[in-house]
Formats: sequence, structure tokens, C-alpha cells
Amino acid sequence: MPSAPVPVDADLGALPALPRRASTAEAVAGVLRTQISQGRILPGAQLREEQIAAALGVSRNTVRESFRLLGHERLVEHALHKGVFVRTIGPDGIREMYVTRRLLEPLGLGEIVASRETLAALDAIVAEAEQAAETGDWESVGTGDIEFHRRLVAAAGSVHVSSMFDGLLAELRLAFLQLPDREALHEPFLRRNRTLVDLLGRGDVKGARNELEEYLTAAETALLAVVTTTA
Amino acid sequence: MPSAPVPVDADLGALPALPRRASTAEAVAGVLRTQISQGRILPGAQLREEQIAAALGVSRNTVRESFRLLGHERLVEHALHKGVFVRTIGPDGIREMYVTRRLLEPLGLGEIVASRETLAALDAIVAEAEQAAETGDWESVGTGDIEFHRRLVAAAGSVHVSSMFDGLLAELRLAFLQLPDREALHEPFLRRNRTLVDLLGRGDVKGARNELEEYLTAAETALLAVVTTTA
DNA sequence: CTTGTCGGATTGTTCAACAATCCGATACCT
DNA sequence: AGGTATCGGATTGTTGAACAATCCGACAAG
Repeated sequence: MPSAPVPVDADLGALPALPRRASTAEAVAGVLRTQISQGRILPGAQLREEQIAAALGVSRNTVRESFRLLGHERLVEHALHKGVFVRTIGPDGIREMYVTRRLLEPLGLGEIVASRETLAALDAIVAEAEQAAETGDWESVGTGDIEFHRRLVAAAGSVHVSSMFDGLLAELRLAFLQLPDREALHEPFLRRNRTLVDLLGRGDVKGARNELEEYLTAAETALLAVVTTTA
Repeated sequence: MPSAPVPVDADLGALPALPRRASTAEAVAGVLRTQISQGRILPGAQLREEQIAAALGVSRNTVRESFRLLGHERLVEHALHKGVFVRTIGPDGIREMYVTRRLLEPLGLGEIVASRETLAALDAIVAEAEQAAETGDWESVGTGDIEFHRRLVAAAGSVHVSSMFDGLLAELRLAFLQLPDREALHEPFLRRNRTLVDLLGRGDVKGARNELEEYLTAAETALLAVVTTTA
């Protein structure tokens, strides 16, 4: 039983800023975002206002608002009087993504070796991806790869950089969707991620930086090779 | 006169991707963005849909679309059923900004010392700011300061990083607007920018990195001091 | 001085209409 | 055939009005 009947104000400030419910427009954006990132709507496809409004039972205006939300995430492109289209990633887009990755991903390495928990989390992600690879679930391997690199950057501790990088990884996923054979692409990089964790576990930041650099160069080359031949 | 009547296709690809005309919603967003960044609408102020719609002669729906655009630039905050408000920057926001600046601004230093044009451009910006300072135009000094650091990051060559950093600097300008005495804030940093350009001109990247680090720490401290006392 | 309730104000969303623009088809010209 | 002009349907852009949902301050009650 409560032994202190003395009234005391609850400790405020400790409360977790309430979770901002979603409006209809945001819900629509969420649905579309999911469909796109899962590849159910392919890059290049047009999103027609009326069609989506009808399919989801909302008004055109609400759909338009959701388009505006997705637009700034660079998942869709908006062409005046033409409509919005799921973004297609070309060679230039890939090169830009890797310029950025090379710049940002090394930034968190120092923090990572100093944090046992972060190291353990990274190890777990790679381990999970390795299991997925054995069962041939390359979809999950791809997801794990993205999650792994997301954490690398998150370790740098900048909310601005992290949220921007999240957007970039969504773009990257978009690029993956345009490819045929995903196994050939992901398999070598899974091994590199493993090497990377091990180096970090040993505190070898310089070695990790090199390995990461090689990873990125190899990944860019591979992606470019596939994209330029298919496109 | 043209000496070759042989028909030849014009060289495409060299054309500068046409400048994407603006829709009404974007125009509205532009007006609001300008008003905000010039301090004519203060941080914390609410933007009422009907009021703005009436003032600009557009419909509420269009205004709402423009709010969505500004929201992703983090110039305004959107609270469900309450409205949109010009973003206020608190101590946490400032600390986050400087974590990010410390991470990103050093990234382009190496590229800068290798480019005579970039160095010249930076020098010109500081020179202009120095002139503005003499005439007591601290507004322009602030603008120059922001432009200077924008270029530092742009030199890193990543479109993702650059566009994100542009947004961050818009936030920073917002923070400046909340302050009273701008001279005391900008004057010391103008001198630091001069030192920085000189170091870069001499190719002293390591020295520049140190100077930059000191600049950022001093700026953060100064901003925090003012914000915590006024708020 | 806290708690409950009411009502105006503002936002969220829908709907229908029309203007502006795009794009493919068709017709026309050489 | 190859190029150009024109037309019309389809889609987007924007408006204005309407109503529901929600917020917030004021006032009343305990």
C-alpha cells in the first residue's frame, strides 16, 4: 500500500513526448511509402490522384497532401501538370549516393569501437543476415545490409545526418528494386560487413575505414554495372 | 552565315534541365519562406490558414499544400489540429545543429585547398562581410557568415549533404532571429572566418581544421549562452 | 483551487466544379 | 514517308463551400 499520502506533483519532463497521431494524409503517405519500398509499386510508375483516392476512400486533396510529404523524401518526383512518379535511380543518382556514403559512413566508426552495445547490435544484425542468406532469403539480407549501414551513420550522433541518411537508404532500396539478380549483389557484401564488424570489435578503426572504403567502391561499381547494362 | 546546310541534331544533354515553373502552392511557400527567414514572421508565431489564404488570394487547400512543403524544410512545425508554427530553436536544437556542423564542415577542407576558384570565392565572401561590418550592416554580416559555411560544406561535393546543410543553415538563421544583439555575436566570427581563409590559402588543412573546430565551439557556446538566458 | 462542461475558433477532410496543361491521334502539307 | 498543325480526352491545378473533429479558453460547480 502507498505509505506516503503526502501529495506530490508527478515528475514531468520524464514523459516521452506523446506520439503525435497521424492525420489521414500521413496515413496515405505511409501506405504509399510501404508499397514503394516493398517494390509493389515500381520505379517509374505514375501515381494517379483519382485512382489512389478511390482505392483508399479518401479525397483527391488528401492524396495530394500525401504526395507533398513523399516528395521531400525523394521517393517520388513531382512534375507540374504531369503527376507524381516513383523515382527512378539512374547512374548519376547512384554516383551521388556513393559520394555521400563515402563521406558519411566513416564518421561514426570512432564512436562505435567505444560502445560495447553498438558493437553487439551490429554483430547481431550481421548474424541475422547470415542466417537469412543460408535460407536463401536475399530480401532479408538486403534489409539487413541497409540496417547495418544505417547504424554506422547513426553512431555519429547527428539527428540531421541520420534522418538524411535514412532517406538516402530508402533511395538505395529503390535502386535495388530495379535490379534482377539480388543474390549476386548482396552475397559478397554480407561477407564484407562481417569483416567490418570483426575489425571494429578489435578496435581497428583504421582497418575498418579501409574495409568500408573498399565495400563502398565495390558496391558502387557493381550497382553501376547492372544499371547501365539493363537501362 | 551558316556554312553547313547539312541537318544535324542539336547537342542534347548539354541543355540546363528546364527551370521547373512554380505552382501556386510553391509560390505561397516561397513567400512564407522569405517572410520567415527575414524575420518578418517570428519563431513561435502561428500561421493561420484562412488568414494567409485571404492575404494572398488563394484557397485554404493551396495554403495547406504550401505548409506541407515548408514542414519538410523544418522551417515550421505542424501540430495536428492546432496548426503550423514557425519553428523555435531551443538549447537542444542548437546543440544538435552544432553536432552536425562539427561533423560536416571539416569534410570539404581538403577539396578547398585544391581549388583556386573556391578559395577565391571564399575570400570574396569574407571581404564583402568585412565591408558590411564597417558600415554596421550586421544583417549582411550574418548572411555572409552563413554563405561562407554553406560553401565549406558544398565543397565536399555531395548533393545530399549540401541540400541537408542548406536546411540546417536556414534553421540557424532562425536561431539568429531570436537573438537581440547581433553585433556581439557576429563580430568575433567574422575575424575567425578571415583566419580560416588565410590558413586554407596557405594549404594548411590541419590548422584550418583546428580553427574551424574552435569557431564552432565558440559559436555554440555563445548561442547557448544567449538562448538560455533569454528563454 | 481543482474539476467539469460549454461554445467559438481553427484545423482536417470531403466534394464538386472549372481552368490549365499535357499527350496521343488525326489530319494536313510538302 | 516525314514533318507539322490542330483537336479532344485525360489528368492535374486550384477554388470555394460545406461539415466533422478537435482544441482551448471561459465560465460554472463542487
